[in-house]
Amino acid sequence: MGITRVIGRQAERPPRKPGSNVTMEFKHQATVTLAEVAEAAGVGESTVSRVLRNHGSFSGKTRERVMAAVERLGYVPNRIAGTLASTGSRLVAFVIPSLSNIVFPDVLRGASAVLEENRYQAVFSVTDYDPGKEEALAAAMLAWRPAAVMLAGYEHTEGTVKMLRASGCRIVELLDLDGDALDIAVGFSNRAAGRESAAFLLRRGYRRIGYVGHDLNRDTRAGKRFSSFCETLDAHDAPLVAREILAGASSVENGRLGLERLLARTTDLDAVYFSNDDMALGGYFHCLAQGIAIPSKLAIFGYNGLDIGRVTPQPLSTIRTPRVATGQIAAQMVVANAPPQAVDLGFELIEGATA
Amino acid sequence: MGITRVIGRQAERPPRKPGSNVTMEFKHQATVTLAEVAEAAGVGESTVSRVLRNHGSFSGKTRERVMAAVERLGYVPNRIAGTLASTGSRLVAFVIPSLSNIVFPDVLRGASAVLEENRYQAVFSVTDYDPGKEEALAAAMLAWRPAAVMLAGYEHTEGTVKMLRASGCRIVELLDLDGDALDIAVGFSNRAAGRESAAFLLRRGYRRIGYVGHDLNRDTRAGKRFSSFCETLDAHDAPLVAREILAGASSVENGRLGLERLLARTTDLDAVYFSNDDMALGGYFHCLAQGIAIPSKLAIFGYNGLDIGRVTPQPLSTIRTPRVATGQIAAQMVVANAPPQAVDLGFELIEGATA
DNA sequence: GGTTTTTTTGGCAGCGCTACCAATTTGCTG
DNA sequence: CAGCAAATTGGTAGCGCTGCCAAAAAAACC
Repeated sequence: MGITRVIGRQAERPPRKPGSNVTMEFKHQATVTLAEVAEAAGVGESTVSRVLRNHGSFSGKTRERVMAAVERLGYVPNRIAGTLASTGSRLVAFVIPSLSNIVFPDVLRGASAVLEENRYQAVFSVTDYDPGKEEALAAAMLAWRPAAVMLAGYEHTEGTVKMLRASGCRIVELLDLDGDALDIAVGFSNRAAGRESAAFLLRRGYRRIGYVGHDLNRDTRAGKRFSSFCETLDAHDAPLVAREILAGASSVENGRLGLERLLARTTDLDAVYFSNDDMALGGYFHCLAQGIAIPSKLAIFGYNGLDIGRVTPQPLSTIRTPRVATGQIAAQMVVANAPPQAVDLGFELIEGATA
Repeated sequence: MGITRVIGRQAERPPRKPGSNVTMEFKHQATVTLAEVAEAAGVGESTVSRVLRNHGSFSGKTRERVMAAVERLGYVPNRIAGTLASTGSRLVAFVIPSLSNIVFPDVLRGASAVLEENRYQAVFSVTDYDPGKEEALAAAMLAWRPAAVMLAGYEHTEGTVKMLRASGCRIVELLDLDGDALDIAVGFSNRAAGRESAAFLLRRGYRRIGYVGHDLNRDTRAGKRFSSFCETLDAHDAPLVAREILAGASSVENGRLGLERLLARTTDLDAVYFSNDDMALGGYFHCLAQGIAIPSKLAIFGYNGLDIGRVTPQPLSTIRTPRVATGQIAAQMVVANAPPQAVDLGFELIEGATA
């Protein structure tokens, strides 16, 4: 199983014919400016600007002449200059914890579609779930004077909050509603998700429940789910029996490993709650491999509602979160300059077949 | 299985206390400028600029005074203005086909880490595998005068190529080496991957081989793998027996569905090549669910080497591609302003247990 | 035809910063 | 302490565009 060979690496290609990149020494070769277009079209600069932005008034005749000149010279407007000259940019900054966790690409995907339609531009950076890094990256983002900054959740350093507040740009906190929004928040309640997950398992009659999770200090949303999950169990006199928390990010491998360890220590569990679907799939595979009957011998419950969980031989019992919609709504609110508010998109409990 | 309830959606929260967003009417409230910092520190503007960029010479004393003023006023440099004034920006533009296919988040992840270290900023947009959209989005990105534009593969419209060439910024083509690079290319050969996959299956003794894929016209890299896969089979007198190509993007669900359809039509296959691991996992799950023995009754081979494929009860036989490394190397080359070249990162064949 | 309106236009002052250059200060040497 | 080199510093002209205002042209009206 899994012996590996490195193949397919060929010799490096020779540098390409030099002709095409002699000018590459200089940053922006022969950049055509608006002034040149104006000159070529025989009109004033502001006229060109108006035509290109389709803003203000101008005759059809001049429009054609300007467009012809633009075409002929291959003019590409400089939005750096445009943004500086005008008020407010059309940049939206995303400061996200990770790109490995599919949650964030999903949010970006939803947002990006809306932003592109509205001629906004998305910029992003990745914090690795590190609040200090979030602060540094948020600062770097603000330097681009974005129209909005989108962040994950409510847990930010004091410095981050102060900086964002002072910036005057819109602040959007995503995927969490358990706390006070700085400005706009779009998502759902992780506490509610944890609670509903526990209630579901209890309803199904499971009483000896364990947990397999990843680093909760970093992923505070997973932490919120877990704590309200436990509270709900406690409230029903079926406290959590055992937990296994792995360092590092969530992954299928960690889920498998976590369940293996948990079962090695605790033999009489009847259900396990995982910090998310990646982890849960790992647990599911572990059971398949070990011949542990699901859900009769052990039930499995995840979080996120990934597509893959619907196609496994037994569909995964989980909670589906509106990740793409979160991105879409957030972007729409920024574009529309909506008033400060928290928007709850809710989530769905998928009963599946593993619990 | 899979009954679903919508829960967790609460009433919308009321707008927040107005005090904090009265100033929100104006775009950038009370923006502190470099001139104000200079004033406050009692030095010239250029001195502040030098200190902040740590460029040119200045005494330790002035450094302190400037930094104190920066701190006191909460100054955030305006990179829009900075970029306009200086030559060359520190923006890198990504024009990627998709965020659903984990390949691209992986590339972004690798690149983003390197770019952040070097104080570059990543901006992106998503083409949905549409060359026309790629052209439009590339044009939009060029308006930000990025230091480099990163694209997937070699297939671009004439207009895109012309525009990129004229822009004078670096052009990086990712994840494909089967063609001529415009400037820099980083990735591996998809043709080689298709060839090696076929060779592996033939070596293992499979002769009645089928294919399940997704829309190949859009994902040209998958198309290249498939065509060289078929060529290799032909060269060994074991031509492809059947194929099932699904419209739309690759997904686990489509993989399952594709294999189901393929097997309904063709009963005597001994192996199936999938367009990627997502599809292959779908096929794998189908076999698990249907009790089709793997690999004795049917072998499965994928592409990408996703982590999840290593944790399934039987590790997936596939080819692992260096996606994160592709992003890293690409970013490094841009940062270092490397000469035009094609860098082949190769790939690994993972024998796994499904073929 | 002469006005009054309305529509189109061009000029130009910045947006906030960097790059260049010249002026100033500091440090050394003999 | 003069005399010169080196290290610091400030002034200022743009970067390419937009926003404002006034001028010019076209349209509408009496």
